[in-house]
This record gives sequence, C-alpha cells and structure tokens, in this order.
Amino acid sequence: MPATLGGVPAPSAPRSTRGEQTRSHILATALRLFRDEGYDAATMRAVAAEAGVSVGNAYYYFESKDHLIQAYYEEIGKAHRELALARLTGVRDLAERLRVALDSHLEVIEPYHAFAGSFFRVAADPRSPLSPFSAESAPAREEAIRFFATVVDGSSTRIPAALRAELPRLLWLLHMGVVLYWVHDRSPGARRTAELVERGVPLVVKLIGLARLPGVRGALDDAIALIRSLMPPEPPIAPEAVRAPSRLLR
Amino acid sequence: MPATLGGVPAPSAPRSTRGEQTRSHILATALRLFRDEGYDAATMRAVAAEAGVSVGNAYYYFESKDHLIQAYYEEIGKAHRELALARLTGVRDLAERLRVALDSHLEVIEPYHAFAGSFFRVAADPRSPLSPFSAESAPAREEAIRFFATVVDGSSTRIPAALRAELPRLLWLLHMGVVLYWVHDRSPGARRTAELVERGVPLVVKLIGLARLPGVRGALDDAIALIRSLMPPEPPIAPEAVRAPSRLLR
DNA sequence: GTCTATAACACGATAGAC
DNA sequence: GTCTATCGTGTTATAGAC
Repeated sequence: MPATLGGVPAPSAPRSTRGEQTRSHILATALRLFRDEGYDAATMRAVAAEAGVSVGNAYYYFESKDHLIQAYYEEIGKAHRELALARLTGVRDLAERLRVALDSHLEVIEPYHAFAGSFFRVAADPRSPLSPFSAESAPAREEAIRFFATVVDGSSTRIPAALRAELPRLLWLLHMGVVLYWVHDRSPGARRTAELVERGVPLVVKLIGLARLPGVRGALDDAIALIRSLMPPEPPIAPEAVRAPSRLLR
Repeated sequence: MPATLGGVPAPSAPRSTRGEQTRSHILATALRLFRDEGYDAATMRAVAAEAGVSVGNAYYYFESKDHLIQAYYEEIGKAHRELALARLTGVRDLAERLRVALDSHLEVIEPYHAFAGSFFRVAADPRSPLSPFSAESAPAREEAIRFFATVVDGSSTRIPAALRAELPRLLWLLHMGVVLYWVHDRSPGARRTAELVERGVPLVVKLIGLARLPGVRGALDDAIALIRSLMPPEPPIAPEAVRAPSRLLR
C-alpha cells in the first residue's frame, strides 16, 4: 500500500477515484451516526447499512471502528483552529487569547458532549493509536501545540524566557486537562467547565507572571528540566513505527 | 438484595457461606488470569472454566467483566496502603513521605504494567463505575485521599494553613497523574515514571513552601477557591445513585 | 439461595470467494 | 473493491437441578 497510511490516504493525494468517493461516503455517514446516535449505537453494521455498503467494505477502508474516530478528531481540530484563529485577530492580551482558544474548543465539541464518554474511552487507551499521546497522533498533536504557540506568540504579555519555549506544550497539556474535566462534567450545558476556563485562565496567566519572582525561578527551572527530560519533544519515532499495523494489540 | 451492592458484599459481612467461597474463588482466578494472560485474553469463558464454574455462575456473582476489575483496584489499594504505612513509620520529612507513598504504589502495580492499558481503558470511561471520579468509586477514592492526609499529617514540614486542608486531595490528583504517566510509560521497568517521582516530589514540596511568598499567596487562594468550587468535596450523591444499576449505559 | 448446561444475541472483526 | 459467511467476544436467557 504505497499511498496509504493505516487506511488513511496520504494528505497530498486527494485523487478522487471511485474508491476515494466510497471512502468519503462511509466516513461522512459514520460521523453523522456518531453525532446523532452515539458511538456505541452507531455499529459498524449500522454505518455500513446506512452508507449502502457491506460491512466488509467498510473494513476495507477503515482498519477498525476506532479509526473512524480519527477522522472525527481531525475535523474537530480543524474547526477549532479556524474558529479560534478568526476570533484571535486583534486580541493581544495573553489571558484573553487563551480564553478564546479554550472557549472556542468547548464550543466546537459541544454537540458531542452526550457521547464524549465513548470517544474518550477509546482515546484513553494508551495502546490505541487514537491516544493523544500516541506516536500515530504525533502530527495532530504537534499541530495543536503549534496552535498554542501562535496563541502565545501573538500576545503582548511578557513571558519569562525560560518558560516561553515550553509554554505551548504546557498549554496543550492544560487543554487536555480541560477536556478531561469536560468529559466528566455532567452539569447542564457543561457550565462548570466554562467556569473552569473563565476562572482558571486568569490564574494561569498570573502564575506565568509569578515565574519572575526570585524564589520561584529556581523551581521553574527544575520543572522545565524535568519536563524536557520526561517529555522529549520528539520521541524517537522510527519510520516503521508509523507504518506499523496500528490495530489494537491482541 | 439487601446486603450486596453491585454484587459486592457489604464490607461488614464477611460471612463465609458457600456462596462467599465461590465468589472469592472466581475472583482469585480472574485476578490470576488477568495478571498472567492479560485482561483481554482472560475471557469470561476462560475465567469460568479455570475456576471450575459455569459462565452463568460467574455472572451470578459479578455483574460484568468490568466489575471484576473493581476487586483488583481494591486489592491494589489495600496492598499499597499496607506497604506504604509500614515504611512511613519514623519518617517525618514531607518529601520523603510523599516519595515513599508514590514509590510504594509503583512497586505494587508493577506486575500489572503489561496489561495496564486494558484496565485503564475501562477506568477512563467516565460512564463506568470504575472511573476514579465516579460516584461508585467514592469510597475507594475517599480512602485514598485519607491515606494522603496521613502522609501530610505525619510530616514535620510546615505547610501553609490555606493549603493544608486541600493538600490531600491535590496529592491524590498528583497520584492519578503519576499513574497516567505510568500507564503510558514504555521505558524498561517504567524507569521514567520512577524518575518522575524522584525528581518531581522535591519540586512539589518546594512549591508548597513557595506558597508562603507574598506574591504567590493571592494566586494560591484563588486556586483553592476554584478547586473548592469545581471539585466539591462531597458531590450530592443521592443514595439511589449508589444502588443504581452500575452496568455501563446502553 | 446456589449452580449447571446450553443456546442464543449483537457486536467488532476477518476470510475468502467473486 | 465488494460481497457473504463466519469467528470469538461479552453478555443474556432459559430451564432447570441441588
């Protein structure tokens, strides 16, 4: 399979053969069913039937049901960045920029809240390629981190140099934490998560400012050294690791 | 079912009827198979066969396969506390006490590292009663938080009053974070997680000390207020919520 | 109340024919 | 590329035996 990667066509090859059309059709059907019926109710049989293809054909294009979620993530990520970047023009205050970034995300994922648990269960599996920490997720993860880099870079708020380099990754982690909270948030309209962002963001920015204090500086340097050591920016991804069968082990 | 709760007998009723013996036997067999073969390979059919009972009988005592994991958690928690408390006698330095607490846990869960992903996938589901944040997990969670309270209380290190009340819960959260890292840690012997504890604990204790700084104090108070508001110590658990069917929804 | 035996269901996933 | 048939799984149901 030269141009495909775990069933996903290389981004640079948008040829619209018949196969590509079938693939897109199955995917669109699956995403619609996910949203309308939930992940569990949208069985592969249902997806295939609704798309007018056989189960085997669906598996021909998507290695597993989980791989259909990958497309969902990509769609979410793209929609989030587009919405947030549009709203960020002209905004220079770091707290405000961060608030816009996180709030936009909550807005984009809101329709999926009822079924977030199903998606999350899959994503939380460390063996799943869908885990946000997996090697297969590296491209999406790095794109998200780059997004937070632009959130930081576009701000006029002064940031201690030692922190600046690591801040995008830390904010992405914070973002993951907000999502974790959101997934568990059963309050109507997920208003507690909204409150977490509203009150948490100024706090985070205040903490960033505190990094300048003489006493704090040493601890910060230690923390950054620790993060650098335990979260290597580019884990040694052998090329074959990306091409390896991404199906769940066992 | 008066004395049982989701198939688990009330802790205060250790009567050793024949049923209890069967139950323990099934459980012990399941845990052994989990450890030796992994969660996925240890099918319900295999557990029942190995225990010499019928599948129906296994389901008579355990509502679902996931519920077998609940017993695993309880066993882990108990072993951890026993090991850690024994090692903590005479230790007064907070950093050292915290290090012992976290290292002991890593030691206890080590045999399960290969299959941690399977367990974790189940526990990560917010709808699962096995989630560490679920209402059903409240007793185990509170016991764990009480454990961290003794870790804090037994130390001679001075802790800012504002922080002291929330510290056990925060340390439990930190603990959850360590486990999250451990589950994803593929380094031999999970040595990166060990490094995280070794270098992270002094850092955390240093940060606790920094809470005294005048500039930090305000941010800390904000943070604690936020935590109190968004992580209510006792979420309104209606009694029926505990008795409600704990099977996964749908 | 405890337990067996067996069949059946729907699911994710696969094999192999066309 | 696409299909039908089939597998193994968690789980449930039935119908009873001690």
